[in-house]
Amino acid sequence: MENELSKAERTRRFIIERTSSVFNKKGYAGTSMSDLTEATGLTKGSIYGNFKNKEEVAAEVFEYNSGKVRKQILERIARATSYHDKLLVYAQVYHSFTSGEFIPGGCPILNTAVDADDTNPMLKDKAAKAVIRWKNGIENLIKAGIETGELKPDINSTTTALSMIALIEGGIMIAKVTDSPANLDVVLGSVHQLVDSLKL
Amino acid sequence: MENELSKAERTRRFIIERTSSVFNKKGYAGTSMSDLTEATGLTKGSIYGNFKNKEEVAAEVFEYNSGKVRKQILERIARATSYHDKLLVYAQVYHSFTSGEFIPGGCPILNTAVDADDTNPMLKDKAAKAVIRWKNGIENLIKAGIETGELKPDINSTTTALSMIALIEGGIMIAKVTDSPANLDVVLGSVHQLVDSLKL
DNA sequence: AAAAAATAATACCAATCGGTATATTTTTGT
DNA sequence: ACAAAAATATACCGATTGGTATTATTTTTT
Repeated sequence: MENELSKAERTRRFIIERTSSVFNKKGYAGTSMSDLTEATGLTKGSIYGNFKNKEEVAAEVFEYNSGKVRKQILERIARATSYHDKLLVYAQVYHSFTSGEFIPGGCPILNTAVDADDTNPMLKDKAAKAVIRWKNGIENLIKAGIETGELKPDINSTTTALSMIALIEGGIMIAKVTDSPANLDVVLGSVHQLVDSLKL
Repeated sequence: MENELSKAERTRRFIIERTSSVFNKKGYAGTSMSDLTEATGLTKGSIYGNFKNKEEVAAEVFEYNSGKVRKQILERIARATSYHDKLLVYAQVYHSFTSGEFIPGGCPILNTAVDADDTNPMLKDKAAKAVIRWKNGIENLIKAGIETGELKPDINSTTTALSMIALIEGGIMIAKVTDSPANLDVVLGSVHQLVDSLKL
């Protein structure tokens, strides 16, 4: 076979892609194996031939979904020139979240964190690591911006990072539950304002 | 019987109280009827004698949990003298949320919103109404504070209300998933700062 | 205290749950 | 092209799911 990926690896990715929105919408407990067979058109035997169990699919689906968001953010940050604009990327990327076009079901970090924090330690850990990585990413941008003299030197990077994340995730929750994307825009406006206030 | 409550009504409340933490921790799909019989010590027949189905229990449990938070907040707001202090109540009440002592499983609004927004329209609607009521409450406090001349007249009450809620809910999510109450404190510090900035 | 009414327990239902052993088909290296 | 290996489908497993009809037990009313 001329293909670089083995059949198994291709099916694995196929299963992850096809079930990514199901898990993100219904959560771990709410997603059944028959949901997975329906979404993929494959049989249970085939899925269990490629994954140890439902939990392993959910784990890889989380990595897939959160990775998708992460890549989008990193790309846009790389393109932005100033640190101010790099920090603004977060407000921009999450703007498209309520429509459900980018990631159906909303932010995978929020969904997995709330879904798993009292029930599934493995998924909880993955969500926690994603939050911490996100926090570190923002902190590093702020610190770099301070060093270049672009941002105010007395900024508390941890407070700013956590507040930005909280605003975004809380805003997504509000907008989704009230069916009002405008509510997210309002909150993202606050993120914008917060980032602006960091400028020297 | 000298009791003001009928037996049925007392059992209903008993079931709601005993299962309130289960639903808040495991979510609607993740909570089974056997979870309810275990938590109450009652049999399935008894629970179905008092409730139409699992959904009705979940609905009343949400009202019970969110009502508990709401009462606590309203009480403290009533005791606070200035509008500034009234607005600060939100940051104070949610301070105790990560420990899980007040409401086991965290904020019922956040949990239900994320759990139900793609799966259960009835619970989603209840969560949405709770968010909107909360938003209106903050907006009214701000407007009243502006009228008395205590707060800045040019405040956007909607933006402020939504940002406060987003910060709090996002902060709870972060703190719970990272097992770090300190992370919530940091975000609630931002809420405090936001409220302070409203003062004339 | 007895009768009527309401409540709770028992026993059951079909359907679905996550998961597996085995048979069949498809891919792969030669 | 072919045999070995890998991947998928079929058929099944016991356990559990939400829910109900019926029986037994309490409450409540008279």
